[in-house]
Amino acid sequence: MKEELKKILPENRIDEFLSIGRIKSIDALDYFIRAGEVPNKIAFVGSGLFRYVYINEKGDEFTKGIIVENFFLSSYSAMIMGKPSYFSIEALEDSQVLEVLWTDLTQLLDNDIFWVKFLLKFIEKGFIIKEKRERDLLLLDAEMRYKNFLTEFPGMDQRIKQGIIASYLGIKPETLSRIRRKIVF
Amino acid sequence: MKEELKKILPENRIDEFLSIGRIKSIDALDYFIRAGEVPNKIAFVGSGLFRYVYINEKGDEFTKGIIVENFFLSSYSAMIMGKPSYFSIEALEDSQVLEVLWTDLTQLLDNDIFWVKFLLKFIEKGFIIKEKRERDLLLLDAEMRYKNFLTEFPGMDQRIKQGIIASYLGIKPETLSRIRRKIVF
DNA sequence: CGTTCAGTTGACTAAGGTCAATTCCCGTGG
DNA sequence: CCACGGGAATTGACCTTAGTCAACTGAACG
Repeated sequence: MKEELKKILPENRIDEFLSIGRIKSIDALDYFIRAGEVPNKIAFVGSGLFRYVYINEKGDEFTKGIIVENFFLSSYSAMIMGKPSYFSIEALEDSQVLEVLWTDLTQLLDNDIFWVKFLLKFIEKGFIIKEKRERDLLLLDAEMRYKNFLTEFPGMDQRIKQGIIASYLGIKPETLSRIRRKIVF
Repeated sequence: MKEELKKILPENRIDEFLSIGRIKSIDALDYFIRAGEVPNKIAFVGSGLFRYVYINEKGDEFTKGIIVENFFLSSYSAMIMGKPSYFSIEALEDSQVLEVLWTDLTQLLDNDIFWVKFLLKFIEKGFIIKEKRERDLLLLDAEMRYKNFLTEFPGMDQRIKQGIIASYLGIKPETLSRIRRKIVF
């Protein structure tokens, strides 16, 4: 895990971060956070693949985010507001994460401006991703969103089932299938 | 402006914030930020009303956000990345803002954990709003989004033209008109 | 009174959804 | 090595929602 953390932290901060975390394995199809529960932890993904997923009353799934290696997992807004999460976080592959309790992380935040800035950077990144996604959903049609997805997540169309990609694009699997056929020819 | 700032800052921090800002008037239909320019400032809205607006190649407008009194205006992600803004920030009413240059704000951030936490809170709030909006766009149809809008921005359907509300909902004015007729009867 | 611009309405179109029937792919057991 | 079982993907026929375009209404203002 130390190697992966080097990608997001300076050397002299890694042990501090490791000391408040625990390394966990999460099997494919297991959940890190379940919708309806109040989240109290985040995790750094060392290896594997996750998705954020809403399920509405009718049972339809909507994949709202895809998280790959070296990114953080969290239902952040629910966690800081102390409210139940709207979505679940599901492993799409067998994964290794460094899990950190929110109470332990806030301890670091109280004392040290470094960690506040560190957190700020990640929330900014999340904000930027959300902004891009909002723009895509408002401005682009399904076909453009799919092409966008392919360039933004290269290779992921091999790692992720089409039904899940479709739900990420906000369309039905049948529609994605038709779009793919159209693009190929 | 001091009165308004009391809503977001403790007494003993207000003068510090005022000292790096300038009070400005912005007339209705004028811009605070223009799409294509690299933003170098944010503003706190003392009075008035603004919108964030994309315009695509075809000239269609998409209102991506509505900002009311006591909130901040910024094209934040473009500003921190030093890139051109995708969207403009347009006054919908004659407004008063406290404008703050990003370079001046970052000075505060370097020295004082209070201001980093203060900024973090605002980015968190922006993140939460974006997350809600993404959920709405993915999960809800146009009619539900409109009802949602009415409860989320009470009274705003009087202050904002229908065409702009439609573009915020991601639909055409004609469609909004039909939805309204349907809801009334 | 006319002009202007937002909003409404109607007729038609297009994008994407729905449902049901295959087909494809891949792992498992014989 | 082959057969088959099951989930994923594809395809077709039809439906629903929202978009498009054009005509019309209505209020606001000089």
